Amino acid sequence: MAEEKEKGQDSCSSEERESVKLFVGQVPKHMSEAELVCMFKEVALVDEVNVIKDKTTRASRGCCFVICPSREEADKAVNACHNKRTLPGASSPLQVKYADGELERLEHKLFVGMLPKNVSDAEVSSLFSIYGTIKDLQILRGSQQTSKGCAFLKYETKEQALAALEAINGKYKMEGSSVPLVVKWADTEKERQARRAQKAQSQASGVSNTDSTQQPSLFGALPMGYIPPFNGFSYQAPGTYGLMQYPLQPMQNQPGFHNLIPPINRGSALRGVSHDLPPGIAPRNFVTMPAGSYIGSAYPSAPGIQYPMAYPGGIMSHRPINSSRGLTPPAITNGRGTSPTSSSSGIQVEGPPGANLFIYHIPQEFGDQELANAFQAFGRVLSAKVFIDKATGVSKCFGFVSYDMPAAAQSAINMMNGCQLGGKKLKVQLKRDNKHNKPY
DNA sequence: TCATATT
Repeated sequence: MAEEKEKGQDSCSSEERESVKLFVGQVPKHMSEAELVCMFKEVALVDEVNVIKDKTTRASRGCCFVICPSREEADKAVNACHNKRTLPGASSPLQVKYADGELERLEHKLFVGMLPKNVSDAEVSSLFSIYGTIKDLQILRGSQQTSKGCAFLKYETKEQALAALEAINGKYKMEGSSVPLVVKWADTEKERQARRAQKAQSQASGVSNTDSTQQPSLFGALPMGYIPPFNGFSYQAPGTYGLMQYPLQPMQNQPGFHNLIPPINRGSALRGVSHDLPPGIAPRNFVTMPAGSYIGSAYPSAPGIQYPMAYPGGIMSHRPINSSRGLTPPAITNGRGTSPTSSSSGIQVEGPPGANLFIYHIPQEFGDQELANAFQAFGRVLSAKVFIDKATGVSKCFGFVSYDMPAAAQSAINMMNGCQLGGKKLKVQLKRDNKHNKPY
């Protein structure tokens, strides 16, 4: 590791030996790392394979990371495998892509903030060209082609990007501007998604910012964790007051700061930002949480939900739906006092053939537990899962329920299919089975 | 609209 870094200093381009991590999905859970190495070595150079395992059970989660020695080799693996072949036991073809953050890391992409509204491409480009070759420059513009005050920029190499970052961030004012530019590593896709989800949640939680368009402000466009220079104490900007800040534990505050810096050589960028802050205000000393995370927060009850009278057996229990988007851990009350379902243990259990249901048009506010409750009148529910959009935290309105016997599933179909719940009619069908009909 | 999972 350390030696690799040393080498990076003295030779010109680090491109060639930069290793690349791939994420691979649809990996049968029984496959070992050795078997996977073998398989991928047929198509590309591979340094290492790591199966991703459940933290507690150590069982494979059906996916792995593959480390390739270069981008070229990684691309070979992607091209040869992604969506190209289905491993025995998998339900769909292998998914092979760059792991989260890899692409951004490889692109040496920077975010530039605090640009003047009337800045031109040429101005930005000539400033940043001092530090290296710009591969791509994109100034974000609004309707009247006026700049939104920020830009994304890619350099040829990490060293160039880092040089620009360190030289310009917080230090350089563009002509006619009273504040210095902000330069940091661009967010990864994942960080962007996290921010989107956070925004969606703060809006959904009813802490109303009645008009979020009124103050689009820089903050909408700024990277997560960014604190504007020179006013670190008052950055609760309009548009963010659905969010609360909590100090972290003291232990995490002080000297161990570097522990909080994401891997992969982003350290100096973060430190660069923090230098500009008033003493004692380090960006990572705060964690931002949706206001709804408070226990006992009062959510408006979801409108328009009606449970039909024909509903079998007191299904929903008396418990009001517990927070809107699963922010609060479900307080599990199983209406019939049956033994715990696996949905509460987190492991997905599939029932015997013919005992598994696919359900569509599930009301948006239903979580796993509400789904289980709604279907428990027909038999022992082994598991119930509602699918949630990772980016928004919102239900995708479909899910699965598994029983221990086909008869239970059948009677659930009879009773629940077409049943009006919320605005729409439930669609309740047997789950498709990808398993046993595989061609030899 | 059929189990998509990022150590």
